[in-house]
Amino acid sequence: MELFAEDGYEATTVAGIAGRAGVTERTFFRHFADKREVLFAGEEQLQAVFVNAVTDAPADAPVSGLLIAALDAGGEALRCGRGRDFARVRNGIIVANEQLRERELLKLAKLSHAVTGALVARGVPDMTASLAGELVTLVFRTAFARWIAPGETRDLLELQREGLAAISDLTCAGAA
Amino acid sequence: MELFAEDGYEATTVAGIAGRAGVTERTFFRHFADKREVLFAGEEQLQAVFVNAVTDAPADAPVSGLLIAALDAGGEALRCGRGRDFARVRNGIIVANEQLRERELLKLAKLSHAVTGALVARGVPDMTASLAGELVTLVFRTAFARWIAPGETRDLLELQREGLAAISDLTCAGAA
DNA sequence: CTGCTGATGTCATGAACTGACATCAGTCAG
DNA sequence: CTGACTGATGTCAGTTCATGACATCAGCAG
Repeated sequence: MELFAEDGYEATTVAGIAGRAGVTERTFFRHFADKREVLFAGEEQLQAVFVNAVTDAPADAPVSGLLIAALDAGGEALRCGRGRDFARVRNGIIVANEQLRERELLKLAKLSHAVTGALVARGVPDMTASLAGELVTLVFRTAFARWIAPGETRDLLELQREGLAAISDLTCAGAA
Repeated sequence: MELFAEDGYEATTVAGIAGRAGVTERTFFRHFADKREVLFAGEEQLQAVFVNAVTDAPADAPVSGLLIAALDAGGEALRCGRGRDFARVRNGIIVANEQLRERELLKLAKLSHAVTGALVARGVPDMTASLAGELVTLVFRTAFARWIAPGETRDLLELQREGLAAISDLTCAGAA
């Protein structure tokens, strides 16, 4: 992150990263699948938080309740993680580069897919589960973007609730 | 697409593609930003269809109406495009490779962003526009996936409407 | 001490890109 | 017609990313 912040993502070479870490390039590629992955390693843990929230919810919870449970757990995990400022720096690096944005989108798609899987495992019908899985990451992503906006001080969970409510308004109005 | 279908994406080299096309590798890279892009060139047109539908909608249309207008236009464009079978082949290649899935996600994110921009230009508030933009691609993507599923014969527009209704159910139930 | 295991280094190689410059066909003003 | 200009392509050299094969070395179990 130091090097990326200094010179930008493209300008820093893998050899440079490895050198700064005191290892060889070859060793770098044994720890990270590719150059981008160095910024995304460990995202499986966040995914597990979302999935567990769905899996561990009360047996009689409606789908909408599972959706909220997942969001609450995920939001909570992030809040207790490396903090908002770290997220801001990391995000600044990512949004400055399309390759990194691509990777982030893939990670989010996997998150969505994992949540969908957890819902299906609970017996939620396929299409409903799929849409709910997508909604979870949609709300999370949108709230996260606002959470790290400069000057924003509100809580991530609060922003998530607000986003969910807005979607509700949007689609219910359309249905009516 | 011939080469990708034959040998798989990773196994086919840019030199191979260029050779088959009767040009040099260097020429390939003058037409396509990178190896992946060869499968995604021309997506800006589809994006324009969505955006125009929003821009050209009646001045008094509610946001939910714009959302539907965009989806109808986009779905229509795809139906009249290269056809369902072409989409199936292309999709088979894409889903078989993570790098290609990444690129597809980026394209969809850009679509979403463009729709959001068109909504903002109409005076829709930022957050609403953003969520609506996301919803458009969410519904489109989900419906598209079912559209190209083996054995599926229903119309893309019909599948989109069904998806939108399902989201409505999901979030309105949560609000109630 | 011996042999195994895991992490790392070394080397060679291929494939993906990029910049600088050359070439060549069209075309358009004079 | 000629010569300058333009745009598309080719040539070539070089960088970076990524991977396979093999060597090395520390630590630990028997």
